[in-house]
Amino acid sequence: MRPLFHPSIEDVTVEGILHALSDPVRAAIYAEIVASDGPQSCSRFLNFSQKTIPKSTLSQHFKALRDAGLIRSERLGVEMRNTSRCPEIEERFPGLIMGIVNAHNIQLREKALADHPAKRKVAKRRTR
Amino acid sequence: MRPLFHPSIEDVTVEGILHALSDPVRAAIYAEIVASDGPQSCSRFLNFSQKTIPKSTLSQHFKALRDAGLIRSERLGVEMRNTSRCPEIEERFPGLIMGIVNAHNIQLREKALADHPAKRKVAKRRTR
DNA sequence: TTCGTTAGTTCCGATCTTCTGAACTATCGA
DNA sequence: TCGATAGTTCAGAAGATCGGAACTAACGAA
Repeated sequence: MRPLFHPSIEDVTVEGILHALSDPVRAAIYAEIVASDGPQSCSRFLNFSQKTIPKSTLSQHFKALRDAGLIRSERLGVEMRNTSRCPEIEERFPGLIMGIVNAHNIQLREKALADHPAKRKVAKRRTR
Repeated sequence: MRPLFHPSIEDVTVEGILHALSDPVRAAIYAEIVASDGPQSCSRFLNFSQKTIPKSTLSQHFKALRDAGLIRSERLGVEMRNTSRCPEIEERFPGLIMGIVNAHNIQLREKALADHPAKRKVAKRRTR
C-alpha cells in the first residue's frame, strides 16, 4: 500500500480545488471537516448522505480531496485523521474557500426551507 | 436548432458553477468575459489557448457556462453576444465569483513569473 | 503467535462524461 | 440564390467515475 500523497501548497491549483468541490458528496464532507474542531475519520461519513456511500467510493473521495490539497490525512492506529488545509489555502488564495463554503451553506439553507417550509409561512398562507 | 437555455437564478447551484469553472479553458473564457466591458462573441476564443480550440469543443464549453448560469448568450445577427451573469450570482452567493476569479488571477501571475522570471529578481541575485 | 475486528486501499469492469471531426442550421450581404 | 461566417448537433473514441470483491495495515484479545 503506497504512502499517502499530499501536494505542497505551491502545487495546489484553483481548477483542482473547484473540481474536487464540484461533487456534492465531497463538498459536504469537506464542509464538515472545515466546520469541525478536531480531525475526522473517513468512516464517519459512510452514512452521511441519504444513502450509504460504498467504502471504496468514499476512499476515492478522500483521495480526491487530498490530491486537490484541500485536506491532510494521517494514519493514527487503525483509523485516519483528516484535517482541512484551510489556513495554507487561505494564504495562497484569499477568500476562495470562504466564498465556496459560504455559498454551499446558503444553498443548504434554501434547500432545507424548500423541503419542509417554515410553519410561519404555511400559517400565513392559510389565513388568506 | 433548439433555442438557448438559461437557468433561472434560483436553479443555479454551487456545484454547477464549480464544475463549470474547474476546466482551465472555461475558467479562462469566463474570466475574460467578466473582465471585458461589452459582450464577447464565441469565435473570439478560438485561438485563446496555446493550441486552437475546435469549434465544436468551444460550443460545448459555452453551453457548459450557460447551463451553470454563469453567462447569458443572445444571438445578434450571425454571431453570439455572451455576457456574464455576475451581478445575479453575487446577490445569491456573495463573494463566490470574486473569490474564484481572484484566485485564478493569482495563479496566472504566479505562472507568468515562473515561465519568464522578472529581471529585477535576477539582477538582485547576481549582486550577492 | 494467531485470530478476529475495524478502517481504508486497490483493482477492475460497467457506466457516465468529455472531446472532436463531420455534417448541419441560421443569418447576413452581394 | 449563392457564398461566407458563426454556432450547433451528432456520433464514435478516449477518458473519468462508481462500486463490489479482494486486499493491507494496525490493534486487541485469547
